[in-house]
Amino acid sequence: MNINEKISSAVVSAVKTLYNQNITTDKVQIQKTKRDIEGDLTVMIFPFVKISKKSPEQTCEDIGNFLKGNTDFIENFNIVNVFLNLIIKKSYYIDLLNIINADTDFGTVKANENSPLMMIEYSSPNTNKPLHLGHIRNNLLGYSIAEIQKANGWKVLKTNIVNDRGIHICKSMLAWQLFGNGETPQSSDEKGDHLVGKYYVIFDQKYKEQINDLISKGLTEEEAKKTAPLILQAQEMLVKWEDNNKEIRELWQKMNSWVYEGFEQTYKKLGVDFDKIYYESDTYLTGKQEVERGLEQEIFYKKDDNSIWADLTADGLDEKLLLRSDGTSVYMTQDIGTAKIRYNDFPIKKMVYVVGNEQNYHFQVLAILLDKLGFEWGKDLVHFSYGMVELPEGKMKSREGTVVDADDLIDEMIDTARQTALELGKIDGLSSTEIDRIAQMVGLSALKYFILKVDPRKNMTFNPKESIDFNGNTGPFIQYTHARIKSVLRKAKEQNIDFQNNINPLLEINDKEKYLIQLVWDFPNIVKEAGQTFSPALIANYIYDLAKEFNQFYHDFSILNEKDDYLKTFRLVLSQNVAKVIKQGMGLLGIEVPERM
RNA sequence: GCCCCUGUAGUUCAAUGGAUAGAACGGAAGUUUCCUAAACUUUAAAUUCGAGUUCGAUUCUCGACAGGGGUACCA
Repeated sequence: MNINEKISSAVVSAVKTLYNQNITTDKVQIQKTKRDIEGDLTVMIFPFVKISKKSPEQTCEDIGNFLKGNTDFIENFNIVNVFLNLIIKKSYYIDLLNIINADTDFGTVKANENSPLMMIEYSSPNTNKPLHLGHIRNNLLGYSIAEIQKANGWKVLKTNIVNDRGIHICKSMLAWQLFGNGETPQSSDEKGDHLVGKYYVIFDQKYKEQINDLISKGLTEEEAKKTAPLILQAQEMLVKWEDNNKEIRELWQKMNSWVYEGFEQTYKKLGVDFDKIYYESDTYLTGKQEVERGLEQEIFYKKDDNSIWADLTADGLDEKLLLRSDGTSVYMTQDIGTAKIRYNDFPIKKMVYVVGNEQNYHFQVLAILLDKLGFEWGKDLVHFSYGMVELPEGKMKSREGTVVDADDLIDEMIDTARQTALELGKIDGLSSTEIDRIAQMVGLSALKYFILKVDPRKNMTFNPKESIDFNGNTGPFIQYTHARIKSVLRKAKEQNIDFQNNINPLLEINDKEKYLIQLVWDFPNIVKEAGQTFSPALIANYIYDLAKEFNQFYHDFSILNEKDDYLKTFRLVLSQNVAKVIKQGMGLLGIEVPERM
């Protein structure tokens, strides 16, 4: 039982004894006392004023006295503005530190075979272009959420649905066929996904030329868009693809394999992975079958041109296309199929889709459609929706060439980290492989932390320069703090200081130390809350607070020169536990922390 | 047009309905050269506006205003 729970139940019995009323512990609101007010934890008294039928001040006094008299961990209390500030006995903190110190997996719950299964879908790329900054946010969030849920005792299955078919792929294929001269990743020395992406852009350019040409011949823009030869050819190619045309399928497989090789490299660099990969080309037929079943059962309907639709006006939404008039399937079709297949494959308790907020409507519709089709889990799907990433220069626009490529960005971050380290002269004497390793860790942590520290739901601005700063709320700053602590611990070991023993409970501790212990002690609650709210940001900001506090603490005390052996031991154990929590917390964000840097 | 989301210091981000709205970067002033780095201390600076609910509202409700997204036989 932690200190909050102890206080809560003590308040419950206080209310019972003093006012003869039964309340539950969740009625007791406890928070950390503000730093400039004396006390450690604060109990809100307002909720009890109605029960006590006394003045707020008197109620505070009553409950405070009861707590002090009937528990063994309250030293004293004071009252400010109807807030009951409790002062916890110092020995209690020492006990806490000993408990934390003994627990190597502090803060996490391990899953067992009976734990429920959560499937988390993230990344979900299209195979017609390389990954960009927006995908990076998706991948980082997906991976981090998976780690957080694991730490909360879920069995987690990370999955990726690869959108490997559709009109967009045909555009790249067609452009390559028409304008490509047989170019391959080998012959052009270009990463496969970039090469295929290049032809997607070429398609778009040529298509626009054709549109302008037709407009100049007197067609409206809308007509031109529909009748340009290139788009007609692409549509034809998609029909052939769905008809299993051999030549088209072979080209498709060839180009997709290039892309997969490229993606694999990017994922590896980012440090994300998957337990099970689904391909849209394997699931869209199931989706089509479901749509046809829906049509037979008159859940959906057919228009004159043979296209199939769902009427959602009764749910306050629009009509939604499910199959095109030429019989080919759309995004929604495959998502229905994929969902069904997944629930057949695994005993899923919770299905989470990490997909950008521009898809909010899509997932709202998906849940309704699955529900209408009779899947009882349809309405349980969770769309973890996140905001877009912008740059200091403004929005990313593919047309204007301001899209930030994922590979370029990662390389740039690592380069900057290397250069910064060189300038500071801190990696003198390290081998080049060590330098590479550290540059990679620091560069990636800058990127990852900067993105994950922001509330996922909000749009954000990514500033590469600011992210890699070694001060402030950044990944490198936290890594630096960790490395510094490790350095002190190494030196302690060199001096043969044994700091693993239990700390003397009679030791006096000061406010800064107390505050640090409180912060460390909070870690399990933070992990739990982050799991409930799917918020890596919560963990990120917490670790930063801890690192910042620790740096100030570090500045005030010369730990290794401490004369008092008890105090030295205590401070080393405290440092060690701060490092432990930083490492675990950063692990939940998918960020490595170096032993030295 | 209709639907959804977001509005917090100069900037980037915080704040289970709680106390004087916190940090960081940048700005200003000062101290310092320290076990891992220009660090530390002090300081100026914000809840878009208007109602409502509440003992108490950045937070909940309604209405303006602003920004973003969706509303495609694109994914």
